[in-house]
Amino acid sequence: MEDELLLLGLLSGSAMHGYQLNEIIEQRLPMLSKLKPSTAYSALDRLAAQGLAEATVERVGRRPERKVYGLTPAGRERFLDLLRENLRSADLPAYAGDRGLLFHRALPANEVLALLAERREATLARAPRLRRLLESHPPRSAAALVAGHALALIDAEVTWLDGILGEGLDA
Amino acid sequence: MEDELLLLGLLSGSAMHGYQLNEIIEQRLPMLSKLKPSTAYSALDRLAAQGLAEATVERVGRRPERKVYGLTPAGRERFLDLLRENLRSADLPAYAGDRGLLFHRALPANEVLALLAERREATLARAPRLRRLLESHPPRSAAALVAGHALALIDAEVTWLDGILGEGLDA
DNA sequence: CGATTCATGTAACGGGTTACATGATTCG
DNA sequence: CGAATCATGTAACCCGTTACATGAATCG
Repeated sequence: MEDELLLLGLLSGSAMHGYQLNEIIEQRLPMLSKLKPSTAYSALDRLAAQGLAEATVERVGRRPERKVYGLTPAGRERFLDLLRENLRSADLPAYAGDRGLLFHRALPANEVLALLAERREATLARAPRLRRLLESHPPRSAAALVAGHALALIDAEVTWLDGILGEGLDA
Repeated sequence: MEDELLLLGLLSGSAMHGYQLNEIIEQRLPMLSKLKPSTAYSALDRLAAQGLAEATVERVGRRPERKVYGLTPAGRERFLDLLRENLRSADLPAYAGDRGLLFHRALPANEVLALLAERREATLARAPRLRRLLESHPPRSAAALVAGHALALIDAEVTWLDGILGEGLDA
């Protein structure tokens, strides 16, 4: 499961029901996951089926019933294993953004440059949000680390794009 | 399909049969795709079913029959669309390496640092290959661009890791 | 002759996507 | 009362992975 670490990590912080999880992902972590609500529900089912999480049905006031999922000991172990693996190897060079460059000759050079200029703007546009995030959190907090890391990569991407855009493609 | 651009791009260069495709991916593009042989065969089937590629059965000498896939006009269009999209937006900040950082507090700081040090070594270890690739190809060739791009990101990653490793996590 | 290379597939499973379905409660 | 919010799911489809199956030709 692509988002297993994310789900287990969130549940390891505090038990949650699906709706809550979906709010967090949608509102606070849109850049880290594209998990859709219905996918999240079935993912929680699966975690429960695998014995990594357990649900308790809860009813607060007269609101609809909800299933609060907490990690089992096996879930906590699995979470730590995935976390270690993720910290250990980032698999950065495999990321998909490189693929198109392989075939850029299929388009006229000026179109490629125009597209890369768009990429530059789109990439740069993400920076201010992250910078605000970075400044609004204590220096070594998890949020600050994530934001700082993303900013470092964004900066490298933009710098690289500037190089290409400055020198052209047919040198 | 995750690797659709890659397959269409390779076929747009020259028609190929599955075995050939698999050799190229395995030998020359292992960092850009993890497509497995049997997956490649079914992917080619799918492309053909969608009218993006067409197979001609061929027999050379007494070797086994093989299906040579070439792009149809629709396939060529689809390739260019995907290529444009890929060049236009790299989606870099979504890459999975960030996820673990969110939860680093779940592990003792010294273990996190040890894991990030491993990540640093692993990341750095990819650089020499890419640097050789970069130097053995003409400056603006597709291979050089891909290698240069990957190196820029690797460099940023290592620099960022050095920052964390130098300052520690509990500042 | 036995191992390797050439060449292609099938079957079963896992898991993500989308669209759709359901229904209670609260707010204006 | 109608709309938005809270809350969960199902069904169908697509696609990637793994393990397994097949068989001819060439090489040593």
